[in-house]
Amino acid sequence: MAKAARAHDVSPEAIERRQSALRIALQQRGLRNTRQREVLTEIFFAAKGHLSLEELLGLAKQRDGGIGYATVYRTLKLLTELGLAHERQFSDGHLRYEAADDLHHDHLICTRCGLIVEFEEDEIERLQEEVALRHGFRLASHRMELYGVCRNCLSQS
Amino acid sequence: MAKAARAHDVSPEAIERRQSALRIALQQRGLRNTRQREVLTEIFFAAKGHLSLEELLGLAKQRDGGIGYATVYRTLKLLTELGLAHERQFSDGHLRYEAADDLHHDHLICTRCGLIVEFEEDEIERLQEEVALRHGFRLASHRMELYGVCRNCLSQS
DNA sequence: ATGGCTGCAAACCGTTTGCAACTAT
DNA sequence: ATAGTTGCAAACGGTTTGCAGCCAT
Repeated sequence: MAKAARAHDVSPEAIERRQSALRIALQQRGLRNTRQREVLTEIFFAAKGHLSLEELLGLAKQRDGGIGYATVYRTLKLLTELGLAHERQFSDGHLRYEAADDLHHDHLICTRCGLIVEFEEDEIERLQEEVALRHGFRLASHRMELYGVCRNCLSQS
Repeated sequence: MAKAARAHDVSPEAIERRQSALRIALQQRGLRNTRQREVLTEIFFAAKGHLSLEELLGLAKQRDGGIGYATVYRTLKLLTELGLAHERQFSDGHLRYEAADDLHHDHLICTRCGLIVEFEEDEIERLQEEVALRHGFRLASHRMELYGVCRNCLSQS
């Protein structure tokens, strides 16, 4: 399976801002910040989400050999509970997470190379609301994923 | 977790038509039709998909005690390979299948009672194509699920 | 010092697979 | 008779959990 691709880097300030939000949230609840959580969140926030837990573990181990996978799972669950991350499950069946403030977009996924592109389409969101209303639903969230072949892979065939 | 609800029944003729397509496909490949496959496909096609494999197994066992869960998994994989069913994975993480000719719709899902409503919105499909094109993708498929609270559950709170 | 956190390994749970017996062709 | 299919139970693989020791507060 190909790696998730990042469209562009996240600024160090943005990473620090998020880590700082985490530290505050931890403190408020009497929870503790640890070396492992710092390492993991720095990688996680820098990657703009979309990493599988396995990929995240791999990167973390490179930087800090003694990090177990249980910690990765627990840390991401924690971030989710604190509202700083959201769980996603694409059709490969593996859990993926993304930073909470990255939320307002959907995904275009290349089935050949694994490239993940984010997009936003207000008109679609509006229509989704309309559909929900028509069926009497109060909408809470949605997921939309478009699967296809990206420009790059197309040109190679 | 609540059961998937069916909007309305599938006609006996439609079920028979699909089962017959299966028999033909099996024959063409030198595969065999069995009591278990007849039972499972009748339930499956009648349910308009959306059943989890566990639910399907439960119903099948009611009608034919000696049906093992391996057979349910294998039968649905088989239907998928023959193009008669499609795998879906909603955010509860469990595999679900639906009949192949039920394909042209997306799902509205009540997070309180589990109701699943199908809908089609051509305008959204058109916009999806447009988004894909804009990013250089050739679209193969998509999934869209809207999560919220249905009319019924809303009125109970 | 307290009690949250970690790594390890074992447990979990949905899904898949090996195998001997069975059965549709 | 042949070879596909079944049920069982064991294997698998990703995720979760129990626990003893560690470490942030």
